[in-house]
Amino acid sequence: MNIGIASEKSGLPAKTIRYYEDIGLLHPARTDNGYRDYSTADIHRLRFLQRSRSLGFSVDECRQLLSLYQDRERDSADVKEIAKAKLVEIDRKIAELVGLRGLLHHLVSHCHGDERPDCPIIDELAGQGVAQ
Amino acid sequence: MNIGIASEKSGLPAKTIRYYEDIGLLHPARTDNGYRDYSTADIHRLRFLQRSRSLGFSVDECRQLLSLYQDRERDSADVKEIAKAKLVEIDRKIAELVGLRGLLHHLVSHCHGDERPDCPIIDELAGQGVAQ
DNA sequence: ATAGACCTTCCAGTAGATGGAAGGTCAACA
DNA sequence: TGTTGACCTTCCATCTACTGGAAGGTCTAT
Repeated sequence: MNIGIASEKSGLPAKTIRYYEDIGLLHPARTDNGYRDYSTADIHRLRFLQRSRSLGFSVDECRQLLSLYQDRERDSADVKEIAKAKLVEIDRKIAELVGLRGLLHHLVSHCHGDERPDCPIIDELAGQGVAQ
Repeated sequence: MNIGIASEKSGLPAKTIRYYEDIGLLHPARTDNGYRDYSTADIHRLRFLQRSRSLGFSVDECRQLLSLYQDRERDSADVKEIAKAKLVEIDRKIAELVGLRGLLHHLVSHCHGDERPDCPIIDELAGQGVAQ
């Protein structure tokens, strides 16, 4: 299977698939003409990567998950640990963004947004604002 | 004022301050010995940068905000536009993370997390799960 | 005089791709 | 058979926003 087809089937751009090979996440065969030749197992790996990346796992975490995925003897506890750590991280990110959103929303709603130069957003950024 | 003091006053690492100069965000004076010499106006710019970066604005957005900040004739509408766009972006990011969180939480809570190899998290990543 | 804290420049590396150039290959159509 | 166009290859550069480190100059205190 050529890389174009692998790209279609996995939902990953060809560039990304080559990149994943570069960093050792998979090792597709080659045909006589030098083209990469993807097996269905390769496609599974690629789809696995696409899903776990889109779930917010880093490439290195994906590497771990992938090796757990391949390992029929693994403990589900190992997988759960990684996923739980990621969950904590996501919660932290959400809280941070919600805080940001609150401040920014406050600023936007207090800026009259017309042709006058005075602006509470700039005041805040300059450290002159009320919201701290 | 030397860079160490500027760093303390702005809350930005010296490395970052030099980097901001490299990319043209400020142009501090130099003393005879070649050391950077920060004015209080420079410190204001740096604090402005620190605040707007921590509010989630990109360096390029900071550049725009900074020029609006310097421009006594600016329309507050211009500033509000940038802030509103950022707000939309933050909302989008939050929604995405909340979605992720839901799926991951579901998976974690359904994984028994023991020494057995079967694991719904891996199943999902492999495309065998119920949650899609 | 010298130690240690500062400062300088420059180069490389991080994550996770993405864009583009230069060139090889393949399938179809006239 | 020739040639067009889609596909593939490698390699190198670029992006964001820094960060780390080496090699070396300067300043201050003792």
